[in-house]
Amino acid sequence: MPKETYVPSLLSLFRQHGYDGATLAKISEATGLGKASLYHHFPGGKEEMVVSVLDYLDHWLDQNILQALSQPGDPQDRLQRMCDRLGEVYDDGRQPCLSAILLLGSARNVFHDRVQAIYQAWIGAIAQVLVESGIDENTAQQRGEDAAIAIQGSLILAQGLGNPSPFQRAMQQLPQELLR
Amino acid sequence: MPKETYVPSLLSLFRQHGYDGATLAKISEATGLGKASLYHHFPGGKEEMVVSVLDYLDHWLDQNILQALSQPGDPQDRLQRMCDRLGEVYDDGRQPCLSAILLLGSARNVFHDRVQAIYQAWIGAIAQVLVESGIDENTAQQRGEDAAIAIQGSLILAQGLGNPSPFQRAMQQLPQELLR
DNA sequence: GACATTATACCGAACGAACGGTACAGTCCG
DNA sequence: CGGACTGTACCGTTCGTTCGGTATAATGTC
Repeated sequence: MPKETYVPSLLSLFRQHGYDGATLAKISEATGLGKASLYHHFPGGKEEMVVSVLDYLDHWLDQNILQALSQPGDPQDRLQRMCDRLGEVYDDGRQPCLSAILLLGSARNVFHDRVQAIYQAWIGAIAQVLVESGIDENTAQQRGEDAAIAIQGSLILAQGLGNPSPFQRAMQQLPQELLR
Repeated sequence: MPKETYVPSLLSLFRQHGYDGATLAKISEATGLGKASLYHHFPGGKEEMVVSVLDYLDHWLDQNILQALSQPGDPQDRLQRMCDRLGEVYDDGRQPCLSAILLLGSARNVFHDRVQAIYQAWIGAIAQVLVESGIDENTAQQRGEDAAIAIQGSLILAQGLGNPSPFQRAMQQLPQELLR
């Protein structure tokens, strides 16, 4: 099987255990592949596995978030679609965000540039929607950051409280908050 | 020297490298203590070290945040004092939050209860201020959660963008946002 | 069609290094 | 003296990684 087959398993594993916590033993178990086979698909080892996951995430972001935001129509609807998609990936707040995990773990230095690029693209796309609905450039950029803050913060809090409702509430409020 | 002496070094180390990433070798180097000495002060090993740090954080939260919030005076001033204190611990957004790190790493299960208690106490204290300024109980609780979301989210984003300004802006806006 | 070659996918076993942790013989100091 | 503390050497385990090799299927060659 091609290596892309195993990326979803890897994503789920890194989300659950973090970079250091996702040992080759666990990865082997989760993918059903022996350690040696993992090195056939990912010669660069763990690091390449994460890179593959980030590639996958880039693609997902492009196909879901950025696309939902950039298509024509009512700005609030477009933002709402983004929130719907986010609810899916984060399982309504029960699953943590990989980019935050990579940022806070010991792997920070290794993947920081990739994660930064993801955040920038995301915030930029949100800001673009707001600009199109008449908000000035600077405010739009700040609101884009506010959106990222609300999403990441509510995910953290949902994890911390062991209760997904902060995320759900944040997603519910976000579209109108941004266009306020 | 008493073991409390080394807690600040431990805090800084766990913030930098996470739980898994903070190896005994690094801990030994950071504290200037040999392994034997570390195990003399912390017989429970790494786990006890984190517990000590969490005790320290509990105390800090009590002496700084909770105290600043509970003392009499103008609600907005009290919230402003909290934000000032937060700016100090997080070095104006340049340092990550340990509780978030413990939540997202592989140590989640081990320390989740302690972290949960911290968040609950914190949010409760903020809500209390809002209640005292005439906001109804439910809204106050939600706003308390919003505060936690803004803090945690802006810290993540500051890390992700490699730029502390989202945190600084969030801290600047927070007091009036909560009393809006 | 028959045969050699190559590419892809996979695995068992083992590697050295580093891990968290311990045993013990001191050394310091009241 | 006696207890707090520490340096050194070491334990078993697990880490990420690599080696040597097999099975299968596709591809090329005559």
